[in-house]
Amino acid sequence: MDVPHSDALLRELTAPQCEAVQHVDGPMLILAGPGSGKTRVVTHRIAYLLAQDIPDWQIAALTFTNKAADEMRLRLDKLAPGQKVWMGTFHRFCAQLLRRYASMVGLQENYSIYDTSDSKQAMKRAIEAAGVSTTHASPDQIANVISKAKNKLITPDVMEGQMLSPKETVAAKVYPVYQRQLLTANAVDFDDLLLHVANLLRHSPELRGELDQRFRYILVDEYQDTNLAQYAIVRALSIDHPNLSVTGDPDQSIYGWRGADLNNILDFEKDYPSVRTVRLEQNYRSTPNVLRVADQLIRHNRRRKQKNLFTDNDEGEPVILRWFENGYEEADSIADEIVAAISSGLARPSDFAIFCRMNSLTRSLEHALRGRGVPYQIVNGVEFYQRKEIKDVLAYLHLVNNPGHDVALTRVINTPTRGIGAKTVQRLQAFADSHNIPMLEAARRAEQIESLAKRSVTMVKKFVAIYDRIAARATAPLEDLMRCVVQESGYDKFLEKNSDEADDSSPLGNVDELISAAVDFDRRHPDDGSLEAFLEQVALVSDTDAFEENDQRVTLMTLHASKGLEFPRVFIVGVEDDLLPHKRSKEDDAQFEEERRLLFVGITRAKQWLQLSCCKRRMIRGDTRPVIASPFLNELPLEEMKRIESTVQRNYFDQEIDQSGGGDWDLPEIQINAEAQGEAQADVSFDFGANQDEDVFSSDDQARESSPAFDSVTAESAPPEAKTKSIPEIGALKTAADLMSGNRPPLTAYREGTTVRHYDYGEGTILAVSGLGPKRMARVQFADGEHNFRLAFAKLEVVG
DNA sequence: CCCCGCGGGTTTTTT
DNA sequence: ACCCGCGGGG
Repeated sequence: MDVPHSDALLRELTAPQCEAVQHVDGPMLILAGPGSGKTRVVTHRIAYLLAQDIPDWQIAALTFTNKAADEMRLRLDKLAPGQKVWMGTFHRFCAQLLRRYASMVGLQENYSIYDTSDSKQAMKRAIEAAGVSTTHASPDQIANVISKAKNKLITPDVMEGQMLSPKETVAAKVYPVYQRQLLTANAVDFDDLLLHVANLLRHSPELRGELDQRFRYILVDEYQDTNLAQYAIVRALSIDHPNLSVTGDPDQSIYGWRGADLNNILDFEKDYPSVRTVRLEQNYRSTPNVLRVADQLIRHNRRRKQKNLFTDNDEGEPVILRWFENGYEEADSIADEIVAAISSGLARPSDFAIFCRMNSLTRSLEHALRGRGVPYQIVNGVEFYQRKEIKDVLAYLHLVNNPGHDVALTRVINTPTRGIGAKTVQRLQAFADSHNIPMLEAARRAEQIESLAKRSVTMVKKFVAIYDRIAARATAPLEDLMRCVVQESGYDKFLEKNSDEADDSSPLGNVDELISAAVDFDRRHPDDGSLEAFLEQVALVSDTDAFEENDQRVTLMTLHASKGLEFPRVFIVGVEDDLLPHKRSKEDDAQFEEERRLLFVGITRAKQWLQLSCCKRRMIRGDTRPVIASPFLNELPLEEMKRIESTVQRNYFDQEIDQSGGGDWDLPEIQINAEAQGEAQADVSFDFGANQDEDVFSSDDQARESSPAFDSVTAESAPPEAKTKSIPEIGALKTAADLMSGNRPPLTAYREGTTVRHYDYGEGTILAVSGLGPKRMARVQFADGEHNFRLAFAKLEVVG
C-alpha cells in the first residue's frame, strides 16, 4: 500500500472539509448538506488516517448500497492505492461476520439469505404451522410487523410480553415459529442479518470487545437512514475505541418506513457527548436557483437541524413548474424535450434523469422514450434476479449450497414439472415439520411417509437422485455447476419449449445471461468458495446498484433510488397530492415530513436544470381520475420559478382538439401523428420484446440487422404529410436515434480474436463473446486490462 | 396432476 | 392495468 502524504490530502479542501479530514480519534458527526463533497471528505479522511500509520484493516466504512461502497473504494484507491480498508453495506458487513460466528446464533456457516419473496413464502408456511387465522392480518401485514420488530431488536419472547394491537398479537404468535423454521432451514432474512449480529454483540462481551478492537475506526455513511439494529451494532463496536464518524443529513432521511430512526442522527451529540460536529454547507453541485427551491421547501419541516446551504455556482436557469393535462402528455412532452436537446447537440442522454414517486409511473415515460428511439435505463424493482427462470436456476444452487433451504426446494421440486403436485409437497412439509428436519431430508425418507402414494414416492425419489447428481458438482466452477443444473434438472428442455429464439428477453436468453454472470464471477474470484460468495452477492444486490454511470442513456428511477446521485438535468414527475405526498403517508406528521424530504432529495440531485411537473388528470389502476397539485408546490418560491400551463384542449375522450402547443415553451414541435406513433412503437417492440424490464433500448443497427421490417418502420413513423410539413423534426428524430447507435458494424463482425478499437482504451482483442441480441457481450483485452461490453451499444470499431 | 380462466386485491418507497 | 391464487375441466 502507498501511504499518502497528509499535506497533499488537505490541498484544495475548504476549512470545514479540512477539519473533518484531520479528525482522527473520538466520535465525529459530519452534517453534510446535499452536494457538499461528502464522499470527497470521507475518502480523504480515510487516506489521512492511513497517513497517520493507522493500519488499513482497523478501518471499516459502512454504506447503504454497494454502489456507494464501490464509488468510495474507487476514489480512495486513487489517494491510497492498494489499501484494504473494509468497505461495503451494513448488510454485507453483517453477513460476513455472521459467516464466521454462525454457530453462536445456531446457524451453520453456509447459511442462506432469504430475499423478500423467499421470506414471504417462509412466512406463509410459518403462519400455517402457527395455526393463526389470516382474516384480520394478511401474511404481508404479519411480515411487516415482524420486520419492524426485528429492526427494533425485539425478539419473539420480548414481543410476547408487550401490549399489542390485534395485528401485532397475531404476528407475535407467528414470529417464534417463523424464526424456528428459519433456523431449521439454516437461513436468515434481511432483517436477521442485522438482528443476529446485534444480538451477538450484546450477548457476548468477549466477541464485542474483540471486534471493537479489530475495527477501531468506523465510518458510517447516510447515518440518517440507520435503524435501531444498525445503531446498536456501530455503538457496540465503538465503546473501547469510540472512533466512530458518521455522515448524514437529517433532511435526506427517507427510509423511516423501513425502520430508520431519525433520532439516531438528531441525538448523536447526546449519545456521544465528546463528539466533534462538522457542518458541510457549501454546495458544489447545484445552481442557486435549484438550491433556493430546495431550501424553501425543507424549511417547512420541523424535525431537522437548521442548515445554511449556499453555493458559488452560477445562477443558472429558473426552476420550471409545469402542468399537463394527463400523464401521457407529461411523458410525451418530456421525451420531446429530451430529443430536442440531444439533437441540437446541447446535451447527451446521460445528462437527463426522470424521477417519480412510484415505479409504475415509469411506464408511460418508457413508452414515450422508446417511441422516439431515446435509449434509457430503468433502475427499478423488477430486476433480473427476480425473474422466474433466474430464481428457478438460483434455487437449485441455493439447495446445493444449503440443503436446508426449504423455500428453494419447494420451488424446484416440481420445476420443470415432474409429477410432484401440491399435495405431495404439503405432505413432505408436514413430515419435515413434525420431525424438525429440512424438506430435502424428508424427501430422502419419502417411503417412510405413510400418506404418500407409491407413485409420488417414486417421483420424489427421482428428484432426490437428480439433486444428488447436481450436488456432486458443488465444488466445480460456477459455470460448470450452472450448466449441470440446467441439464440434469431438465430445465434446458423446458426453456427451449417456452422460449422464443427471436425474443431477446426470453427465459433462455436470461439464463444465458445468468451463466455469463457466473463465468464472470468465476474469473474474478478464482479461489474463494465461489458458490456461497456468488449467492451472497446475488442476495445483497440492490436496485440502485443496477444504475450505470457514463452510459449514454436517460435514467428513470424512483425518488428513493436517486439518493446519492446527481444529474445535470432532472425532471420530477407527478408532484401531485396523494402521490407526493403519498396517500398512505398522510396519517401523521412524521410521514408527511418524510415525503417532503423525498422531494427535497429529488430536487437537490439537479446540477443545472430542473423541472417539476404535475397533471390535471392521471390514470390510476386503469381509470383516469382528476388530481390536484401537491401541497408542497405552495411551499416553493413560485415567484422566481418559471410556471408553464399546458393550453392543449381535450375533449371528453381525452383527445387533443387544439394543437396550439404549450404556453411559452419554445420547443420545436416534434409531434408526429398518434397513429403513426402507435405503429412505430408496435413494430419496435416486436424487435426488442415488449418487456418493461428491458433496461436498454435503442433503435440502432441491431434492429436493422435482425428485422427486415426496419426500413418500413422508419417510413411509417414518418408519414408523408409529416415529412413535408416538418422536415427538421424528422431530421431531429433521426439524429437522436443515430446518436445512440453511431455507424455500427453488424454484431456478427465481432468474434473471438477480432481486433477492435475503443475511444478510451485504444486497440484490443476480443477474448470471448456471449449472450444474445442486445445483450450480446464481448470481453476485450486492452493494453490496460480487460473490459466487458454490450456489443449493441458499445462504441467498438472493428479494425482491419 | 396439469392447465386454463376468472375474480379479487393491489403498488409507496427497498437492504 | 396487472398479478396472483383458486377452482373446475381435462
